[in-house]
Amino acid sequence: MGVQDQKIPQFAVIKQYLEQQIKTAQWAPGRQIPTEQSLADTFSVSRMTARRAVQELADAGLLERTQGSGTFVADTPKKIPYVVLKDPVKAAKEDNNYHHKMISADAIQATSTIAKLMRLQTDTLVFQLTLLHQRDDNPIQWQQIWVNRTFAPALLKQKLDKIDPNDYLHWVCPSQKTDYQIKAVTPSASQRLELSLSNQDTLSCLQLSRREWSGDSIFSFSIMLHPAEGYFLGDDFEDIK
Amino acid sequence: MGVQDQKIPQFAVIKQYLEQQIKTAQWAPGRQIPTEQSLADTFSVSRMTARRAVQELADAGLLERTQGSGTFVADTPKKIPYVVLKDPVKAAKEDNNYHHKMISADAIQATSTIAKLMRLQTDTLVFQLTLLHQRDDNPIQWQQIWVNRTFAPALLKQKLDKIDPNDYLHWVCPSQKTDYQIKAVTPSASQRLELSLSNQDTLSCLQLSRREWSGDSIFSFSIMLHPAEGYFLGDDFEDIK
DNA sequence: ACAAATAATATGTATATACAAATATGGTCG
DNA sequence: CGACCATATTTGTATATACATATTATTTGT
Repeated sequence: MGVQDQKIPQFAVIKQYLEQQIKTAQWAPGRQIPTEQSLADTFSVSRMTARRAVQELADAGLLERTQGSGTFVADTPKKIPYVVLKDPVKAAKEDNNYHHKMISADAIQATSTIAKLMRLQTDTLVFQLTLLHQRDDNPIQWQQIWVNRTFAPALLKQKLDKIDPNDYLHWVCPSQKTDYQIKAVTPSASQRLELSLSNQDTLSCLQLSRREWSGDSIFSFSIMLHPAEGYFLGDDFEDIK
Repeated sequence: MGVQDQKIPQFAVIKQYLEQQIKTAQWAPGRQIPTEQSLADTFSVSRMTARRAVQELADAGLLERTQGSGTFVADTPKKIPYVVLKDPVKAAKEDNNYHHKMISADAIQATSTIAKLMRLQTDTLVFQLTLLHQRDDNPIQWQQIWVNRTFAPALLKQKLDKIDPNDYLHWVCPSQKTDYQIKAVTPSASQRLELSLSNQDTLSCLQLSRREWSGDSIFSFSIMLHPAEGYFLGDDFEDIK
């Protein structure tokens, strides 16, 4: 048999041609590309086959089509910079050297700040848990979490020393949306103590705030503190300095 | 005319039906869905029309198809958490109250750390610029940037007091890829001075490290420091505490 | 009973055709 | 010139058909 045994469909050939014209900038954004019929003629295929090539590239965002007018090279969308969040707690759990220590677990009246963030009435009763996530008995994350009682009424009845409250929470109420905020903070004295940061250590921590949504309601709000030197977010290029 | 004047295409009706079955979990992941012919029969359309509905949902990732076997509900992919990075410098520029101050601009031999991060030989000559981005004369970002000379040989000949070196750089060499790293750091004495942080102020800064790529080469590496209280990343829910 | 050949089933590619709907074009009339 | 109308162009939807190709089920031969 031939060297190239793969049968390349005709629509793929046309697609490849169009893609090449666009990506090498032979065709500038905004430029009209040949019509379906024109492509069909030059490649000796039916209109429907040419159409498929064009349509798939339009679906992929490389082309824009308007009925009656034509097909045009799409403007290259400006890429929005983002970083993927690593979860050091999850990583520790997967490596089977995870422990956590409950520091406190109470039902309290929501402060105005917490109420606003969780979109509740002030003084609503919420659960407030403070815990320390550890890897090999070394602290990796200090967390304070507030939970809307209606979503997990039995939370405080669980064996929170055995099971991570986060895990229990996600079991009774999977989050449909999550939003984050990140800032650098100087940990308080008690936080430094719980994270076992000595005074020689860095006084900076990376603080993640997280809200978890179920539909239009927020069922948990967390503040998570990481000792700075041991934690960073983003792509894993070699560490700095 | 009728209440609902929009003509809904038949493929869209089928698509909607399938989507509903999947999203309401009537059909569990892994389950085989009716064949094209079967759908065509029940909806009284041609196979090609039914096919379009199925195909578009497969393209969207809700279904998985294998020739000869059938079409199956796809596993719901685990969503990866990420945060979008805001650019306070860009925002200030758009508000027309941006200034910057060059602190230094030299050609130096790359240290081993910088060389490794930029994938260059140690001692390669690189440009090293230090500058302060300001909004209404208030510092919003301290930046140190190292630039591969081959991508912008005339960089130091520019009027860097007038034009942001970053802008010049992106003009002569648009970045095709960018990766980031984020951590919390305690700024050095000189950094505190340049950011005009008094000793009462926070000792924590959010540090972004950024590498910009052109093809397989890194043409710039930056360390960007933000005074913590005035800067955060992620979704804009009301600020904390 | 097991392996190989065969058939049935389901998706994948391709065509020719028809008409619908939105847009662009060109010309006529006032 | 500008408003309006008819026409051409181009994409959008839909069908019927044919055959290719991958998988699964069934039958056949030994």
